[in-house]
Amino acid sequence: MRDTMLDERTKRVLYAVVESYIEKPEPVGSRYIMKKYGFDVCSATIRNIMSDLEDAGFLSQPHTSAGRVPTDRAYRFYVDYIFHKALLSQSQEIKKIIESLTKKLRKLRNNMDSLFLEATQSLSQATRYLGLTLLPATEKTALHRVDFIKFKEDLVIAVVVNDKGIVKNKIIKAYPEITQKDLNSLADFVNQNYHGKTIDEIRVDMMIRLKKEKLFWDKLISKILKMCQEALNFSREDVYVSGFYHIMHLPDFSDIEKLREVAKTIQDRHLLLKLFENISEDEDMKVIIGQENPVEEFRSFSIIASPYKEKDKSLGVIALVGPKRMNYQRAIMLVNAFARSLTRTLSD
Amino acid sequence: MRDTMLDERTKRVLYAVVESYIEKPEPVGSRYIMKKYGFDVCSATIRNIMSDLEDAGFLSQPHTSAGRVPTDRAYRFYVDYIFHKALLSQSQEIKKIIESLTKKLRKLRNNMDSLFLEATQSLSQATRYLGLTLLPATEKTALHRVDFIKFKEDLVIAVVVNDKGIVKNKIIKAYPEITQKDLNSLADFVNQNYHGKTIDEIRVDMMIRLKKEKLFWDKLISKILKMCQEALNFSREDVYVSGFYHIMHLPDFSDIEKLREVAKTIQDRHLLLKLFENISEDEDMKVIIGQENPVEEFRSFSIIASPYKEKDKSLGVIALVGPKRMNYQRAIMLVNAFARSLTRTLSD
DNA sequence: CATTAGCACTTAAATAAGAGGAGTGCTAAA
DNA sequence: TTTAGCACTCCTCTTATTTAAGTGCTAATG
Repeated sequence: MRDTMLDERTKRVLYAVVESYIEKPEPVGSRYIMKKYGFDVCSATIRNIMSDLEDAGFLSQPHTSAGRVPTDRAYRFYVDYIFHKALLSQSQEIKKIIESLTKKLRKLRNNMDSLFLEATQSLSQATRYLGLTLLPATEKTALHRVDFIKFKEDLVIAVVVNDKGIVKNKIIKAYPEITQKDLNSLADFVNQNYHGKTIDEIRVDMMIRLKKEKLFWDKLISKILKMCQEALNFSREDVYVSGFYHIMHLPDFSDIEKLREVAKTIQDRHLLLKLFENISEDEDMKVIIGQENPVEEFRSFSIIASPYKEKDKSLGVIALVGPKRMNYQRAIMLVNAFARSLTRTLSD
Repeated sequence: MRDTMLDERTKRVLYAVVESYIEKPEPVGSRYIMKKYGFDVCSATIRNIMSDLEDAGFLSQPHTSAGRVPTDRAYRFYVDYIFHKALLSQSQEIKKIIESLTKKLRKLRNNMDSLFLEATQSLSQATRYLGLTLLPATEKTALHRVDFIKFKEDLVIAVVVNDKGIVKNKIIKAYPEITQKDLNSLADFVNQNYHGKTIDEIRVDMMIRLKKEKLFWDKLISKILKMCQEALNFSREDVYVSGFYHIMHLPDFSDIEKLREVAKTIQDRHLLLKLFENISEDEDMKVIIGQENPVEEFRSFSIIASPYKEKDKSLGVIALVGPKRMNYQRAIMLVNAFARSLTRTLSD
């Protein structure tokens, strides 16, 4: 049964159950709903509706004589229902948080690492959930400058500074005969020709240009080219995480096992990045609920994520991980506001 | 009462109680001790001894009619007792672990970040406790090369590569009139004069030299000097942490509050560094038990730490955080072996 | 005088039984 | 279709009882 198949009253009941359960993590009864939400029907009617909702997979019962608990499907319905309203509204409290954040970010705008760290920490602080930020991919950002530094006999350290002031480095094997002077020339060449281009563009263009000029067939150049390509091949790997201790004492996780899985995932950059794979940077804000998440370790949680941009170019994602039973309204408002604040700071 | 005041038999009992409690986290009774450790006296005698040990602050009772539990003082006695033996002995299992570790480290010896990460993770993996590694302080390592990169109007990014191949960068305010060319000259100057010196030495020497040559009074030079000093002023900040999820399901922390404190501490670089302040890098291996730890958040834990070196110069510390009720014998052996493996890898 | 046997005493933990209560599902009537 | 009414289910809380582990004390022992 699709949401759209539910009649208006049924939807109201479903909404009420989810909201109640979010407020207090206890199975919700028919009488409670009736009174609290002022339904003009008796509890038995609500009971029938709830029974229908259970058949349709929106609610479940811990045991026969207990109230009902929302399933992931119910949360999905709930979130779809409040989503647009949440995106548009903004409470006084949140305005204050964002004002203070924007001020802080503005001050850090020359130090990207601190800036993203601050955003992650503030988000976690404001929500008491787990904050995550995926940093801009180095290959997508514009080159400010590159340096190649000879290190020991056969190693070269490539230091890349992008237009955000983020410094990345990579150690690569090189040929012992290359001198620091050669490396300087190479760096000069790259800097002069490619300043302002993205790393991706550079790698492509470099290949094309050298092919065209037939330099490709020169063995030495070919070697250097290969090295250069490798030096500029960064794998995306930077994610900031903050606030694990906040989600540690949510009643939802009194069973420690789910928390352990998260702790393990946080530790494992690989898994963490996998989490972001499913959040396209081009889409707008996204809410992933429980089982919807392809990353197994996060199936007990919900994730709210939004890309942040520079002008119109998407750079990365800021996200929130909390219990499925989270305050979606507030969380959506906050993640949205945080992404916009980041975008504003990065755009001017 | 000092340990030395205890007679031989009393010591044996104390040792037995601690060992038993480490094996199984349940209050230890007199009869159990008597039978398991083959004492040739009756349980009442053991009982008397245990009562004495309680008066002396080595044991405590959860309630009147329960067995005894070791206090921090008892753990201290126990660790002092086994310490030297543990340092010297080495099981077959540990030999294997270390062999495999050393192989891995050797492969990573050109990439310090990965090397220390690997060591931290392996330590945590081998012990199922929390692994920590304090990285070499930038100021104590020798300069390989420095670059100054102009970024936007009034910023300079200083990129420092040390002799370990670790790249650090720092964004500092500069004077708009400084050109990239000026910065190149400055970098050349530093590189030519100070290659191989430690950052600390450089900062001191720079000051002395400029004073001597009266250049100190030249306003421009003075400005640049100030900038350079700032650029080379790195605060120590790199700690690797691994394996929080391991300590999450120890029976010792079924009460989640203690774990939360650790989670918070891990998140907070500041606190984490404070932890290492009390572990001198010049001393040898150190065991810190519970209340002995100046960092409040770790008072429910024990820490085993050992410096690792390059030749004879101490570079940093590798440490293990586990429950007070940890397998000290094995943990001490492992931390010691890990530190030695690191030292060996870094020294040749 | 240290050690022991013996026993009363303490306490937590496990078990059982019962009361209370929230909430359901069903039926028959409105 | 909705409602009132009621039997029924199952959890939770309380209280009591038992069990078992282990102590502390006392008086006897070598």
